[in-house]
Formats: sequence, C-alpha cells, structure tokens
Amino acid sequence: MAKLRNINRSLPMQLLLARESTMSLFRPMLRSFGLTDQQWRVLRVLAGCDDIEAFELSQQSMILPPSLTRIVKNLEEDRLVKRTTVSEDQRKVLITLTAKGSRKYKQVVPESEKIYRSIENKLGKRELDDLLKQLVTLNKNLEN
Amino acid sequence: MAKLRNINRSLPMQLLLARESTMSLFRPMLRSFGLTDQQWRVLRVLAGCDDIEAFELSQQSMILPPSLTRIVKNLEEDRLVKRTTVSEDQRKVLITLTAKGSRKYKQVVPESEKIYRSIENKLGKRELDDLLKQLVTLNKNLEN
DNA sequence: TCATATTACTTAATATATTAAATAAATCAA
DNA sequence: TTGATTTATTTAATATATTAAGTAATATGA
Repeated sequence: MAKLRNINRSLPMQLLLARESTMSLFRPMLRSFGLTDQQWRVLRVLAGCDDIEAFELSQQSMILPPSLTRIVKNLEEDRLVKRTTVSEDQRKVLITLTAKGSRKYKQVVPESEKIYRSIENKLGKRELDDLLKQLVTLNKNLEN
Repeated sequence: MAKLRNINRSLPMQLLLARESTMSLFRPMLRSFGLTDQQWRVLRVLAGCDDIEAFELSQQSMILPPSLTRIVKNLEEDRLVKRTTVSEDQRKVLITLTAKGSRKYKQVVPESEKIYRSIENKLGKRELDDLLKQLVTLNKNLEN
C-alpha cells in the first residue's frame, strides 16, 4: 500500500508539534490574565502602533478577517480596544488600544519575556537563533 | 513602554507563520478530496495501523479528545471510519479505517507527496532535512 | 454620469480548539 | 464487598478557523 512519510519527516506535523510545544508554555500565563492566544496576538500588534486598519491588523496578527471581527468585538466588550471609522473612507475601521488595554499589555510583557528566556535556556541561545533564522527563510521562500 | 520582541524574533509567531505557509500548499488539494486538515491527520494515522484506541489516536493526530469525538463522528457519517468498543474494557473505543476510507487515503497519498517534493525543491533538500532535525530536537527538549 | 467592479468589512454556516464538567466502566482500598 | 478513585470518552460552553456569501462605500470606465 502507498505509504506516506513518517511523522518525524513531515514538516507540517513537526511545525504543528513545535507550535504546540511552545504555546503550551505561554498559555497558562495568558489565561491567568484572562486572554486567549489570539487576543494576545491582537493586543501585541496594537501596542506597536497608535491605531491600525482592520485588514492590516488581520495580516499582522495572522487572524483571518471573519475571526478578527469577533475577537475585536469581544476585546471591545472588555474595554481593552476601541473601534472607530475613518471619515475619508467609511468602509474602513480603525482599531486602537484603550488605556486599560495598554495596562494589560504592560502587565503581560515581562511574564512573556520571562517564559521566552526559559525557552532560550532550554534550547540554547545559538540553536534558537539558528532555528529562527531558518524559519524566517522558509517563510520567505514559501510565501505565496 | 515595555516592548515585546519583534515578530521576526518570536519563535511562536514564526512557527505559526511557517505552519500556515506550508499548510496553505496542501489545503486546496485536501479540500478537493472533501477533507479538512484534521480529518486528513486522522486518516493518516489510521492508515498506519489496523485499529487504534481513541486516546492513542488523539495523541498521534495531535487532536484533543473533545475535538476528536466530533471529527470521528463526521468521518463515520461519511463511511470513512468505523467505531467499535472493546469487550474487555467497555470504556474504550476502537477506531478503524473502512475500505472506503482506505481508498480515499490511497488517492490522497500521491498528491500529498507531490506537494511535499515541490516544497523540497523550493527549500532545498539539505536545508529541509536540517530544519526538520532541529524541530525534532526542539520538540524533544520542550516536551512537557 | 451611471452602471459596474473593487474594496473593506461583516454575517453565516460548518468545523475545530480549549477548558470544564459529566458519564460510565474499571480499579483500588479498607 | 463496596464506597472512593481513576480511567476513557463524551457533552457542554465558549472561542477561533475556514469558506462562501452579503453589504456598503469607493473607484472606474464608457
């Protein structure tokens, strides 16, 4: 019978496993702040700019527009972000971090970095840098 | 303001991006066979054994039990898999590929391998092997 | 100008992820 | 033996992913 490559030789599976291995280290911390993985990705992008259009936020947080609509709605209900429309182009929506959202972000950052450093220690800084470099290259070479 | 590392230096984000970059190459093919990503992961594991317990299938397909319950139910409705219970331990559920499921698997395998080879060509076989090796190491070193 | 196409986002429908709780069968301990 | 615990899976509830379709605003071309 035609056989598929072993899991250990499957790039998609190893990437899935690696993503899970790393996120499982961050997840309990994020949950303790009442944040989902995706909500954190959104806050993180917003913290890096004054405001941002929905489409651009979707790209940078790697969340598809339909999911983003719901996620932003929930964050808005939690008063962590604000939505406004652009008068020059009424189709567009601008999203901003509120003061509360900014405070939340500042609380999470040091905890996140702490976990990141523990990963660096487990893997070795050189190995991690090397892996990152290869992933960046892969993403460049496979990009659409 | 406390700032988080750039996306390019974030292992979780690069892994997410890499996973998406690669899966986006397989997804249209899988959909053309009427399969979701997760359904394919399940079929793939089942093709590698006569039958398997739900918990073990959950591990190998990297799908949590609650999700697996639903996915197996859907695959069962499509007549691609079969569920039976073990008489020695009535708690356990055994899952098997049907003849139809096996045929589907055999149809997908060559298409999947074709795409995999095109990825090898884009990235270079040596680079890909090297990356895989590093991912396997990472998964070993971070494993719970 | 005005019908058409495009853009930006949202809604809808179905599938999956995550966490907690429930269920039922098997095991364990007094 | 039987009440308590553990194990294997399912249900439930909420959140996200994916694809398609819808809506409203803007841009385009004859």
